[in-house]
Amino acid sequence: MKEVTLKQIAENLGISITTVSKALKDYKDVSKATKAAVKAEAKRLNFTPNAFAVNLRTKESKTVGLIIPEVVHHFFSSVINGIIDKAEKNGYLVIILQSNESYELEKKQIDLLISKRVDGIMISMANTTVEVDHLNHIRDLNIPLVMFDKISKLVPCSKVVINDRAAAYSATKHLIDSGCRRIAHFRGALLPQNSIDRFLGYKKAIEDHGLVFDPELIYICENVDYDDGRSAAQKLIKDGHKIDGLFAITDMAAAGAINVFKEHNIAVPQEISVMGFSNWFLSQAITPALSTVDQPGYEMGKKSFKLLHKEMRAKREDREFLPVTKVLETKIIKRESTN
Amino acid sequence: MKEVTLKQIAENLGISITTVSKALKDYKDVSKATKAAVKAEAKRLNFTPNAFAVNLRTKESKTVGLIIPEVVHHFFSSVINGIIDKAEKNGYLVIILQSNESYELEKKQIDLLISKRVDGIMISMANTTVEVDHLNHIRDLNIPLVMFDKISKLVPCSKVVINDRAAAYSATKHLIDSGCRRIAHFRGALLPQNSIDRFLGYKKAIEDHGLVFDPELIYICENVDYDDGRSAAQKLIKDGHKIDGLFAITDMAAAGAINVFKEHNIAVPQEISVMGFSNWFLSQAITPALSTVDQPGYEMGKKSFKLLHKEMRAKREDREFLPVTKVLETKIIKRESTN
DNA sequence: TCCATACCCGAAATCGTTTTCGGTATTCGT
DNA sequence: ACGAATACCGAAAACGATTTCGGGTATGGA
Repeated sequence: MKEVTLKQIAENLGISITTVSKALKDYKDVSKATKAAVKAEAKRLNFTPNAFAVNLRTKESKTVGLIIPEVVHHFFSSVINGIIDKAEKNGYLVIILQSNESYELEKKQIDLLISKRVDGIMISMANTTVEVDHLNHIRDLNIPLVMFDKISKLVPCSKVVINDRAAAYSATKHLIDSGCRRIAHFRGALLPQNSIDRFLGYKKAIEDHGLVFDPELIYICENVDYDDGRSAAQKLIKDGHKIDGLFAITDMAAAGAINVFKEHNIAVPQEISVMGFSNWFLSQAITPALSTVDQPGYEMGKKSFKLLHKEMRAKREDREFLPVTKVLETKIIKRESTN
Repeated sequence: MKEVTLKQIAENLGISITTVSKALKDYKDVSKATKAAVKAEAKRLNFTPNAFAVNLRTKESKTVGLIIPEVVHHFFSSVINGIIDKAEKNGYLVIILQSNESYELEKKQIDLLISKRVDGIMISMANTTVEVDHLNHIRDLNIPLVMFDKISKLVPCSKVVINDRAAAYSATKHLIDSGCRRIAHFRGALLPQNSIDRFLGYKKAIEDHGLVFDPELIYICENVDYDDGRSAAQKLIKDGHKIDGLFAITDMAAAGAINVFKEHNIAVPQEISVMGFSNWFLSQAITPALSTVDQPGYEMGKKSFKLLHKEMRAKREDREFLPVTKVLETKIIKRESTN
């Protein structure tokens, strides 16, 4: 059960290690005959080059790192999917790490990836991350870096995002266009940029269309999940606000709200129209099916790796690379929860 | 922007590479003074050992591979979560690859992981995989292997599963206990073992409780998703079968069926009770909330890595390791779709 | 004074591959 | 038949860390 190495093959064939190596890589200074013999023997012994040795020499690991807040999340798992697909096609492996929305862990994970000498890193920031020194450190080490979804303007690197503000604007506009005049918003926590942006998009749409922005109609869903949606909706009803539209920051929160409305015999969309955000598969399964904003996770993953790949290639060939920011299109998916 | 190596530190301090290496690893034949100096310098220069060089010597990569059919799947992403958490705590990194339910790809991915010299492999088989030579090959190379969820009895390795048959039995029994007498089953494709097992569990429960098994009440949901659930339910209604219970192979299929029932003004659970399987977050968000079987993905992930870790340790210490099979508990979650 | 015993340190081999650089042997042109 | 071009091969030096095996110095005891 010995490892099979170049040396092994060389001895079997009575030639040098050098020649074996070159034969396998189709160097032109090896005769056809030797090449054939080497390749045959390599196949026979089931030779696979020792990746460590190769990496040690070439300084390339053909491995990239990915850090996301959490894996169990429809959006992020779509992103992962896109990244893995694209990476694999280009001969790269993906190491996935979670930050669990923790700044400290995020730092640790980055160090881990660096110590593993990954060829590049893709990251979506944790909500609690405010400092970005650890990210700039990646750049300092000249390691290609791409940020997606949750990014920071303070890090000069390639980015792939959606325009949260514009998307939220469209979503709100869709509610207004369908006749809503008093629209509540369930927003996320105060810090995360996308939470802020979606709120701002909502606000701007309200103001642009001659409606009044009422801070009382803004409720915070800390974890943007189903239960948060329920609580917010209950509070909204208890507060006695009469609304005819709701824009929730996620589909889960929207689903929670809809269920509370049902419990109070409030018809959706007849009395209240509801918009979600993300287009998780959940949104088509609930009743009424949820109108929402499609957030292209798979595309984002693909695009992120593409940019990273470009940068890694540039680095290898010692070319200059200028970071680019790619804004992906979102689109309104109209289902039954809006008119 | 030079890489900082042991050599670098050695030169700066005017000592040998050997001593630096030993100082960093707290060998006892290095004086306290030198150790301190070395560590200080290492920290100052931000030294991280070159993983490739280390691996090349030690033959350990501290990396494990994970192959699953698809990432975008609530169950599998839970498993991933469990694995990553546990792996990280033990200093291991996880490389995730998808088989996309394809046998060919699965083989390719395994070769990839082997060539990367991962310390161990965890896998949930693709539906289309029938041959298991590629899996036994892993064993032949003496690489620790753990199979979970979708396993093969033909591979002698550790396994983590749930008892699909028993779980399906309980689910069906739950329907029977709540008064159902004519229960349909939406099953998965014919090949996958879990599809077979759940069907058998359903059948046995029917027969054990004095009901008659009617093959006409079995419908196949090839992709076990929402749309499949809808189609099957539509066909069921068109076929004119009068049923009072339905056990669907997944929550998604159950959700699809429920929506079709709603469209036909069939009350759930008053006229038809519905059981799903898996307890995805979807199941609490639909109306009526779905009764289902909780499938402990996170636990399965944790347990899988645990077993792998045990086997890797045994290998390192050259101890014997006997494969074990761990069957995880499932439990019935009663919500509103059953009485 | 001499030897034994700690106590520190370093030279060198090793892991498996890549790549440079030079050395034969063969072929070709004239 | 002779010099030059061509084809083919291999020795050896990397890459960066780990580890074995000794060797040197100081200290202690006799």
